[in-house]
Amino acid sequence: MTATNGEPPAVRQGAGRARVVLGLVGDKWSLLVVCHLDHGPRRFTELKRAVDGISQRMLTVTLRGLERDGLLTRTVHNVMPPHVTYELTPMGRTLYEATTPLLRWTTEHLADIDEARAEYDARAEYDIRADTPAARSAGNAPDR
Amino acid sequence: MTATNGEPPAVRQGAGRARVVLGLVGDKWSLLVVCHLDHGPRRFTELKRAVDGISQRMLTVTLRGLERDGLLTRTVHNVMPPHVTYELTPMGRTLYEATTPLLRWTTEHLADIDEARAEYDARAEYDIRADTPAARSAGNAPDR
DNA sequence: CAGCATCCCCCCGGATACTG
DNA sequence: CAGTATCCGGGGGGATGCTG
Repeated sequence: MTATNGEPPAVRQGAGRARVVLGLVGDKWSLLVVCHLDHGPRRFTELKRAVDGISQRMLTVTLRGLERDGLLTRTVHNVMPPHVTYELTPMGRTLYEATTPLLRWTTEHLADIDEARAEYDARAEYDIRADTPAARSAGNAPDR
Repeated sequence: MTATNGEPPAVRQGAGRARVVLGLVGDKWSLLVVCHLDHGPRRFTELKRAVDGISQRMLTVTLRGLERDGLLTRTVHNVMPPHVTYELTPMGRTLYEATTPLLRWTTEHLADIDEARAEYDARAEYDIRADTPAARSAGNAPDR
């Protein structure tokens, strides 16, 4: 049904997986929470402060989602004062490990990205001012 | 101002990187587009059909963002009919490579996640029906 | 302390129509 | 073919107030 006529199967596989990844940790907070849990179990308010910027509501929602996916466990301790700890499951830990190449990539290329953005923005600014239609349509194709 | 009092530096580093990652590919489409570009340059409508479900608008927006970040190049060919090709930059390709562990992880654990969700949902269903407050507060701590 | 319920705003993103 | 411009609805997510 999906008109993926000429695409090799590997492409669709990658795309499908990407969809799932985003469904898992593509939201605004899940990955952050997982990061903070990698260093051991944490309590609710610990996470609340650590993730910094997250609201109670979103922390709860995020934790529930991750728990539902089997990525972390929620443990209620019946003491006074009562507290709850969250801890990555083995699967959750493997997820974190799978993300580390991406995290490493980010730190390594952060400067490049900033530079690229600055260049792009500067170029866009120039194009607007000079209003050079030639610059957009003419042979700006790279020679390789 | 950010009350990250007790956290070891490594935690904040991970969290900071995670933020950037999400800013880059955390949106709904970027990663999908990058996946489809890994197999060589593609034209606009090729991507439009391949990514399947993406609207013209979002494809344009996504491509612009990726171009701005220096992850792909946009090349206008002045022929009839005119067409434009998009291709990953070297940096874009390294990004894709950095994501592959995550993509692999997904395929490997997809079944586990589905299972965990089904279990969680079943448990939730049961809790609602039986309305067992004890089940939520009592010692349901895992024994490991 | 941990978390649910409610209200509400914003903006992501889809649909449609128009251009070079 | 490859966009841009405009409208607009749904839901992500923040703020606040209340429970066990």
